[in-house]
Amino acid sequence: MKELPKKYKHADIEAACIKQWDNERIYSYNSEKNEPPFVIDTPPPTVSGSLHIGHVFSYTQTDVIARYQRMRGKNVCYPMGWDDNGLPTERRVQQVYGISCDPTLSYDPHWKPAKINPKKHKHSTPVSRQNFIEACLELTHEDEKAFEALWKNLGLSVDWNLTYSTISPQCQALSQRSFLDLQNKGLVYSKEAPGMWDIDFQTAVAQAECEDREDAGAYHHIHFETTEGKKLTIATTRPELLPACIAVVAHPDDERYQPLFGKTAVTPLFGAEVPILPAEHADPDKGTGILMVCTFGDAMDVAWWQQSNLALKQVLGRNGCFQDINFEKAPFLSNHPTQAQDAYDQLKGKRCKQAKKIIAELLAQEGSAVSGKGKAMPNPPEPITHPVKYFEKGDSPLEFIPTRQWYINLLDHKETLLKQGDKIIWQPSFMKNRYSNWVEGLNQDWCVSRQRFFGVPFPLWYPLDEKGNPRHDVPIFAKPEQCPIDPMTATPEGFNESQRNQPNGFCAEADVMDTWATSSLTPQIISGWPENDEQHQQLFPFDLRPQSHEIIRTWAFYTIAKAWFHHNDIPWKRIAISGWILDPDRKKMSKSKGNVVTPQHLFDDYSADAIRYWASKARLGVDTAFDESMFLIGKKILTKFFNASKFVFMQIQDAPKDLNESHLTQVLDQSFWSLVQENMNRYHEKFSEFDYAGALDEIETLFWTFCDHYIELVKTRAYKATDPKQKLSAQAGLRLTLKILCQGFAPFMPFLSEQVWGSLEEGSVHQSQFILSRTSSHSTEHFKRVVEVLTQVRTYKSKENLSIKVPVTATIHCQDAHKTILSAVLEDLSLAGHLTKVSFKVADLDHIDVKMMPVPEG
RNA sequence: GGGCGAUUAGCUCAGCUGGUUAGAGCACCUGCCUUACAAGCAGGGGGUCGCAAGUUCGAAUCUUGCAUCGCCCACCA
Repeated sequence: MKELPKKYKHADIEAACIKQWDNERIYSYNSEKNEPPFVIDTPPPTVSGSLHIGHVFSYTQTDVIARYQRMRGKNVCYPMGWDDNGLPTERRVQQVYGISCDPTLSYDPHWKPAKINPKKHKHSTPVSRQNFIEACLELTHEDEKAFEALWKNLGLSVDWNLTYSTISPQCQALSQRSFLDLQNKGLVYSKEAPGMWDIDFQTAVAQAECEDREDAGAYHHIHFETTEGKKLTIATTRPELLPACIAVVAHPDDERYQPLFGKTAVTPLFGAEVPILPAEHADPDKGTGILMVCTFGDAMDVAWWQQSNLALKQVLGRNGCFQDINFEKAPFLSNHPTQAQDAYDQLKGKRCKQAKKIIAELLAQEGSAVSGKGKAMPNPPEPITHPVKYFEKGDSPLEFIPTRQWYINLLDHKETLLKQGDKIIWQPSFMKNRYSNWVEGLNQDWCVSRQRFFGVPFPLWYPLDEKGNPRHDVPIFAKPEQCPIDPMTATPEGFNESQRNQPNGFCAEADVMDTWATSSLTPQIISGWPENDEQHQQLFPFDLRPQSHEIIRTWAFYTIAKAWFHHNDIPWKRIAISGWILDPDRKKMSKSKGNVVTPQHLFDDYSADAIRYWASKARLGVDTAFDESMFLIGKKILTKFFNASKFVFMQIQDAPKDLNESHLTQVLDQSFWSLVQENMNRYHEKFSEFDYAGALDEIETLFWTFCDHYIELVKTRAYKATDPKQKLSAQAGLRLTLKILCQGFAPFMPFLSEQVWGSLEEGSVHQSQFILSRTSSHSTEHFKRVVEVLTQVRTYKSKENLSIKVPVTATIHCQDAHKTILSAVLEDLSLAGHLTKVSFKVADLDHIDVKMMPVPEG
């Protein structure tokens, strides 16, 4: 056992604890143990930069639960993962090293990534795919070391032997085997179709990764004419897509346009003849009620095109620029190819924003109308703001561009996935609505392919026909036992490497999987599926998934979907949704807003325990504004706990070490001990509902009662009493309660609790077990009555401006029953110097009334 | 447009399976160097629980409507 230091210095305590916990492997999970497991599906933080106070907040809440469960005798399996595959990492690597990936380059084994100054370094250096991946690995490795150090400083009770990284060979193998399993079950398919496409990253994105942003736009009112010369005016926000117009539609019930249905309209500038058709989705009240359908202006265009059998007029390239088109060679694009080419050449190579401006100018020119008389757009565009779809990590609006992608079938399983959500306990329960809402609103299957580099490759190839074109209809899948496999370097069975990219040979699928395709398997990464089926059966479904609410539609949803597809089971029994940290202006903290608070200086100034105290005060799902004064409160309580502990040690230093409940012979000590039990029972009740904040309230209340009242009442007896029984009883009360407080505080303030515990007992408090449902035959009444009198004595002294130590005489008016209780214990008050010469008067009162006066001098 | 949450003391938040004078911390005021702690301790002031109806013997708590703030989803010509 170690003595407490003279002063509370959190840095010393933390350093010592981190070392001790590491050395003694206090938090290791042992699959051989018989205790019931408690398995946590820890969120793997995205490794792209640094952690901020919001991470500290939510991870603390999980750790508090983990520590509690461990002290309840559970075999806690608490891993840590790093989500290092995917776009955020690529983007950061591009910025930090000033490079970009050019897959056509060959590997340079001598190249080493070097950090650059982004202000001086304007152009990025292209490197090969393998060099790029190596740069990603190097940077993420560096970040992960920093993350681990921070988590250890925070005191997360993670088993660091259970660390994974989503780009590791093991995770890649799992991710690929998951894909092959889904393929085997008929749940995946590839399809060439218009899908959401980010023109900057040049990759497909999934529905879950899109967000709407309010953007400035403008209605352009453009005159079309029918082949019979009748005019009609359409309204559009995307005039640049005029060359891609395939039809004009209006609502079938719209009487204004009913006569036009079946007729043919001619587009201005491009002279394309397009049908005028009825369409349910046209809103008569919006714009002019009649609109052009393009390939593709929005999701509605896509849906309508798919059922229309009309030709595709793809004008936008994958880079978001108007691609080269020869109107002579594509007669369906225009009936007046020369005129169309003239107009189109001005758009060629431009992005939508510029093209929009150019086409608006062209349409506003005299003679731009179809008939050649007047302007096709006589009025200037009418500015509006409207929601536009973006990739959540992107900077340009998404386009719908036809590409071949791999999909996982979700739409056929919506009902089942909804039901799976019902089987999970959501905390707080209203968060389940977010999930149900999302599942009900799903309108696309999960697009899992990404045209990127730092990710898990698809384990497949395509045979090439005699012309060297890939046969996408008959992909060659790798065998599960071959995973992890990179089809860019591995050769499919039945071929040899010389046939790569040759006619009648094969080619690799170059895409990588969506990062969520791997992240959605975090439970399986830990459980060891599919290799370690025994462990998987033991751990699955997990006990707890902690996460934040903005990724319910991605991480939670995909994890639930995969667990259903692979195991017909839920991934975890409970999901705990943490709130957000808001800045003092109540705005969400995020890197893009630049209002992020990094935690290290807070650790130095206030201690890890103080930060944890602050995080533990917030209930699940409740957003919390960042307020530095809260850390000060934590620090104050820690100092108080340290001082109180030191004082208790002074009081009990001459007592035997084996003090136990049988030494509690005095009525006040017995009564207080009962109060401790009542408090702890509530503490455990709260924790059993994962209400750690409520549990903290309980232990804190107990702590303050202990300091303000119990210690005050027994300290004199503990060191002055002549009767050894009386003295031992006080000492036992102090020691036993301090132990309970150490345990009760341990999940929240693990460092100081460990330090204090180390002065009382052998071993770590974090491996100690709570003793539940202690029952006490003693009433708490005695203690409560004494506190009542004590408070009145203090009030009296305060009002009379008397020092606390001035003794007073008191006459106590109370019921006879209370008199019996009080007289048995008032000695404590007298001993503590609060009262002398107590006399009683029996009165018919429902409370205790104390009349006091100072002891006359002399 | 659909859904969810919040609204309680100057501030941050508990309380909400209906039940005595609505709680805590911070801030504020008064006093106290008391043999753990002055970064401390004791005491005190401060709230018609967002608004309006309803159910009830009784509503911060349940129902309905409204307002304000925030979030999720949908719409996207």
